[in-house]
Amino acid sequence: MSVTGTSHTPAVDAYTRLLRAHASTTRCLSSRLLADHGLSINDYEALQLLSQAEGRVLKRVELARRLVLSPSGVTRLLDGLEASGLVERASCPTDLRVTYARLTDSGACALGRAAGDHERAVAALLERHLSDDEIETLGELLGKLPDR
Amino acid sequence: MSVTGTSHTPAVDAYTRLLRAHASTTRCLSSRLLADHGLSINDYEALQLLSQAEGRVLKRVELARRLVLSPSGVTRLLDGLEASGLVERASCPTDLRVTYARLTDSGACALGRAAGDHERAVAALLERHLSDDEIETLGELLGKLPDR
DNA sequence: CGAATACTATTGAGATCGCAAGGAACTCTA
DNA sequence: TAGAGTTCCTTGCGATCTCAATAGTATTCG
Repeated sequence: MSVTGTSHTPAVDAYTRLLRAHASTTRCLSSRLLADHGLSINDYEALQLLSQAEGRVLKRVELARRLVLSPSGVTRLLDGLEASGLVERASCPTDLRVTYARLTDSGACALGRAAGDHERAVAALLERHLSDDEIETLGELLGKLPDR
Repeated sequence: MSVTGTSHTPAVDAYTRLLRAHASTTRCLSSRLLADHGLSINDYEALQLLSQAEGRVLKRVELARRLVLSPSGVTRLLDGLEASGLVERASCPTDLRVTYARLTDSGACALGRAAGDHERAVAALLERHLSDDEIETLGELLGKLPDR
């Protein structure tokens, strides 16, 4: 083992860079989204997933799976969104265990207001460092990693 | 905008996948590292950075920069590592503001014990989903994103 | 020199998350 | 149909992180 310099395997190196890239991009984007629209990254992602779902409704379990969040994480995330009136609960007639999260009109408006700014910020950040082709490739590779 | 299906730009899509990939890989690797060696991911990364530094010493500010962590985050991270005896403080003779974090022998041993398991886990996880070439490419692309 | 500015580090407060535990509801099977 | 096992959701707890404020030290420059 050399005194200085990285003696990493490609996989370890890639993972370390994933950690750094996540931390730096999220710090940058999160602060803007929160300051300008009062939404955390996960708030935004949840609203986004709901807005694309059939009937703007999703089971809480499904939301947890897609956000890679624990059950308690979803409960607390939705607590906040419900308190803000952006999401409402709905019960399932055929299975009393499940609760749905439904995007309200107010939530759809909030998402609409935030989406433009946020998507521009994301694109600007990535495009400052990567070419269009590289962004495409990055997305494909990251998409192959486990979702749950 | 279609009722269903993703209508994302490549950049937004890549960023969303970065969020998911980070969440799922970190959840998996973090629980193992913590259970087997009592270290969080950031604990491990900090020890790793120190072990590769000249004299196994790094300014706290430098550690914050490399870990993409806030100043207070570094203070509390090192609080824990100091309490465990894995890292010790050292003062700077030429600048009384700065404090160094130095890896102790005990810290080097702890890192040595954890490194094999953790690196194998990282490699196994990535290799389950990506080819060697893809891992290489992923590392290169992520490395181009901002470090701070 | 001395005031203004910048840098380093810590602390308190608040937000977020996971794990473990527990209750309620569903499914399977004998 | 009764019990066992599973699934869904919530809550208490602890860990971790950021932001804002604070204090001490360095540096810059008129």
